[in-house]
Amino acid sequence: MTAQPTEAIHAGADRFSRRQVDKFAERRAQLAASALQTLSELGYARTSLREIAQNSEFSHGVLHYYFSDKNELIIHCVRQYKAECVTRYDEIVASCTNAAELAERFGAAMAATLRDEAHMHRLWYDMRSQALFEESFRADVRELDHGLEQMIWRIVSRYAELAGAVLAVSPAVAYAVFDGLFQQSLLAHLTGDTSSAGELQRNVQTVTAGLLLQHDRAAAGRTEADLEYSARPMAPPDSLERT
Amino acid sequence: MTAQPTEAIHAGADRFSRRQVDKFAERRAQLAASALQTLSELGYARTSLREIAQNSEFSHGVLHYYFSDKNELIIHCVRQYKAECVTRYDEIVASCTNAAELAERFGAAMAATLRDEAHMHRLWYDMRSQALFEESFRADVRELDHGLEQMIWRIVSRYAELAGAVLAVSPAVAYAVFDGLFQQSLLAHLTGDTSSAGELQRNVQTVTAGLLLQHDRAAAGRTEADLEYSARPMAPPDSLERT
DNA sequence: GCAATTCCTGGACGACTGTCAAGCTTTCGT
DNA sequence: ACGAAAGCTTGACAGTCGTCCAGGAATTGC
Repeated sequence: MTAQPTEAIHAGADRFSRRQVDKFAERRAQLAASALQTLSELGYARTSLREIAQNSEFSHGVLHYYFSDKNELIIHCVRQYKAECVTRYDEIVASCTNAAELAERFGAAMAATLRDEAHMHRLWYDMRSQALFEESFRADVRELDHGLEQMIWRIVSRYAELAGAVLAVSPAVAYAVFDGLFQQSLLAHLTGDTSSAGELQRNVQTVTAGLLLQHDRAAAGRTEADLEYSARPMAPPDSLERT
Repeated sequence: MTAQPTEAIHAGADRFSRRQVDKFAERRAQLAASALQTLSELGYARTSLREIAQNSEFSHGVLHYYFSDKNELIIHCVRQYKAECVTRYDEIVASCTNAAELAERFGAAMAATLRDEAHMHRLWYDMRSQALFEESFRADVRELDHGLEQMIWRIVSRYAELAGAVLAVSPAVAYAVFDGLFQQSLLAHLTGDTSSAGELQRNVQTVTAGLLLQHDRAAAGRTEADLEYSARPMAPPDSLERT
């Protein structure tokens, strides 16, 4: 019996622990993948460590060998998944040459995500709700949310640039709006509404265009406090590293 | 020992069961209030029936006397709470006389809700996430969502009417947008961001104005498929009855 | 090929869960 | 006031949970 490997390896930076770290991280990723599968199927409240282990090729005891407790496992899982998500739309941003094309491909990509990854995204929303209660989740969830916000901002600011216009909303608002749209569509989609993805695509296009600042915006709701948000260039998708 | 009261009373419409029904429903509401308190504090995943009972003046056994199981209790709770929510903004709609005032009071009311009822609303988002997994929650959650959508639509359609303009989005999109805004602000607020409520108020005002159809909307994103949504009168807040 | 280390299994633990039923107390109709 | 019904408490039940641990299996360094 030795000290907890989790501690042991993180502690010593021995010259020959390099390979061990690799193997260790590899198996962690493997177990996290199994956990993601289970979590996306059952949700946070109904997922047990034994269930996760049964969806892997290991026994339940091993989970405490690679993760200190259940929370660490789950946080690692969501982080692992969202690390892919935040770059999903960057290819579109890079390759589009006019605003209309960008809006259309953006909408199409969100609709495709809704169709293909509904289960994973419901897990994300589940985790974010948990963060509203569980203090220990908040920091990570907010960090991931911020990554998604930046992703959305790369899209809409590029859109404004291509349209030769200025955005009327902040990055936070832009993200909140598309997130709300997606979430509603997700619930409808999982309820069996097959037209949900199509509607999402159309709505994303419409709303994207609506984010641009209009010169003659209805005088009714205008105040001088309204800001214009320049389409400042934003760093590429690197900013989701472990803190 | 008799048959389950739940069944017995619902079944027979006896002439002298009237008072009993009243008392029965009254205690159900009382227990549901205790349950709401606990749920909003701990969240769905961590709330047990014993914990709920401890937050009431009864013992845990009584819960199965008034509710057939845990799910029925929880659904009853959320329904009871949201029944109040869907009328929260109607006074504003009724009393405002110009668009700018309506937008401002709408934003202020949402900010007040964020400050005063953050815990209850995080429960609502928790339940909605559960509905993404638990089939038995979906029907009720979608019904409540629909009630909220109508509430939002009453506001924005009245806003458009007062502004003498036409709305550019469907009821579903309008709701999704404000819901997304609120949810982001809620997470920030619970993290300790004290400026969150103020920002929400400002953002709600801005976005509300942005929902109106602009005549010169940027040509880039426009397709002939875009619709105009008339500010049709909508029924007052009665439509949340038990199905 | 041996010993040491790492990896993994499977069982055991105490705590907690939803559910239920036996029986006590209170309320109510007559 | 008395008996029946309703309302409520208490304890028990069969599971499940996260966690931990003793020890077998596999791998590694030499």
